[in-house]
Amino acid sequence: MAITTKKQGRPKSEEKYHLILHAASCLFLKEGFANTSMDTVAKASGVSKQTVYSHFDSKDALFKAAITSKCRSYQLDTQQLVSSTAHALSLTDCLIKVGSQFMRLLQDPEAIAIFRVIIAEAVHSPHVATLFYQAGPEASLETLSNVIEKFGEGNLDRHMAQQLAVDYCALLKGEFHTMMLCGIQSPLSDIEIDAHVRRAAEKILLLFTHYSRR
Amino acid sequence: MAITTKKQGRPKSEEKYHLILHAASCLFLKEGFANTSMDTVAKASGVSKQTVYSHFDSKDALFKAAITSKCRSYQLDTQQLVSSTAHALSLTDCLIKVGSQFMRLLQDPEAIAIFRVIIAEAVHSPHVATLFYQAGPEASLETLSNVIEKFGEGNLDRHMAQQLAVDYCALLKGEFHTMMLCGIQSPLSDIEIDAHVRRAAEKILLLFTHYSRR
DNA sequence: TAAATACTAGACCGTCCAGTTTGATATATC
DNA sequence: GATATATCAAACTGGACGGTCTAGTATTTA
Repeated sequence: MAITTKKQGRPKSEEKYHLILHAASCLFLKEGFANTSMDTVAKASGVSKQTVYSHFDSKDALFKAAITSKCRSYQLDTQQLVSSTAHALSLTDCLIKVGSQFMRLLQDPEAIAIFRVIIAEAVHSPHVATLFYQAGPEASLETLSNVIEKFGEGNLDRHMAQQLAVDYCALLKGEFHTMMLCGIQSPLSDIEIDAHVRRAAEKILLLFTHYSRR
Repeated sequence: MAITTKKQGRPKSEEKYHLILHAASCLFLKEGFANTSMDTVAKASGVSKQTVYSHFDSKDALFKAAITSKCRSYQLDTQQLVSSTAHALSLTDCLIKVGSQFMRLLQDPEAIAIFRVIIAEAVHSPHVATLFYQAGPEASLETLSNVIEKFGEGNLDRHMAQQLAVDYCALLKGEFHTMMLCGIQSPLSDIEIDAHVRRAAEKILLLFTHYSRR
């Protein structure tokens, strides 16, 4: 049996696979899991229902695949941003830059939608929730804490840097995130974001200097 | 027509009303809106389905009533606690006391369940979400900011006190709340809570002194 | 007692939906 | 060309569920 045993018969269309996945992602995010039917997914992807089932075993499997792919698409942003900006900036400027990006992510309707769906299905699909958290929030925190540690120049241990990263994110979130999830808060303008980020950065700097001297 | 016109015929049983409401609350919180059927509610409250419909017009109406009543039951805690403790305590002790209470609320499985349901249905029932937010988070923040303002003794304006209250809650939440909602974090022990609260209080005090002098 | 309403138990209706089946057509390998 | 698989369209199955209806019983006021 050779290594490259091509399966006999007509191969599954990769294009259709992605069409289905994309349509499913959009629908799950817009309507939630329960309010999205397999018939709708089929129709939205321009494919027969049977084809959907030939690519994905069940509605559950499709949901997992859809959310997983969405998570992957969010992972990149922070990393490339941070590594490309951390060259010649002061800590303040760096915090402000990362903070603005973070706030914009928090306000992004799609990110909010993912959060909603994940939380709604967290009990039913703990694996998906874990996956989402690691690909999203955890990854962002990781890169942010690396930046902070670097600026600490040895006076700030790894643990303390992580703590400050969490604190910074927490201050940025404030009540906004909860309110957004509850559908109470409308997105902030760029000016409001900027003001908010500056205040938060100022506070973190205060903590930073306090905990790094000694 | 007299003011007290007793309606003719057998009156609706208040007891059954509450039985239904209680059963519905439990089911909605445990299973979510979509996974709770009216038949199940009827069975769980030991009442016929028709009786459920005689007390509540629709599943939606029942949901709203159930969540609303749950909200009311959460509103009291913080207020009485704060007003009874704020007498002879230092700001630090006061923050620690309120913070501990707050953390315990954040970890409470039922509170998490309410949050989950609210967020899941936020798009579909914005009114319920608003109601929940006002009765829950907003009310807590209000009392906390009153306490902080009092300790500021004039050197801290109302707005700044509110800001600090939000910041304190944010620091306490950190990543815990999100992780709990995602079902990733198991509740902290009392010792861990205490340590966490002390760290957060320390940071807020730092901010408090910095922003209140001048 | 009579009229009015609540309540029960269960049947019933219409709808929605996950997943299957069927039969025909298309596309790949051998 | 033969075989195997994908795809389509549409019908179908089985079950869940929101909500209504019925017919009989219980409880209240007038």
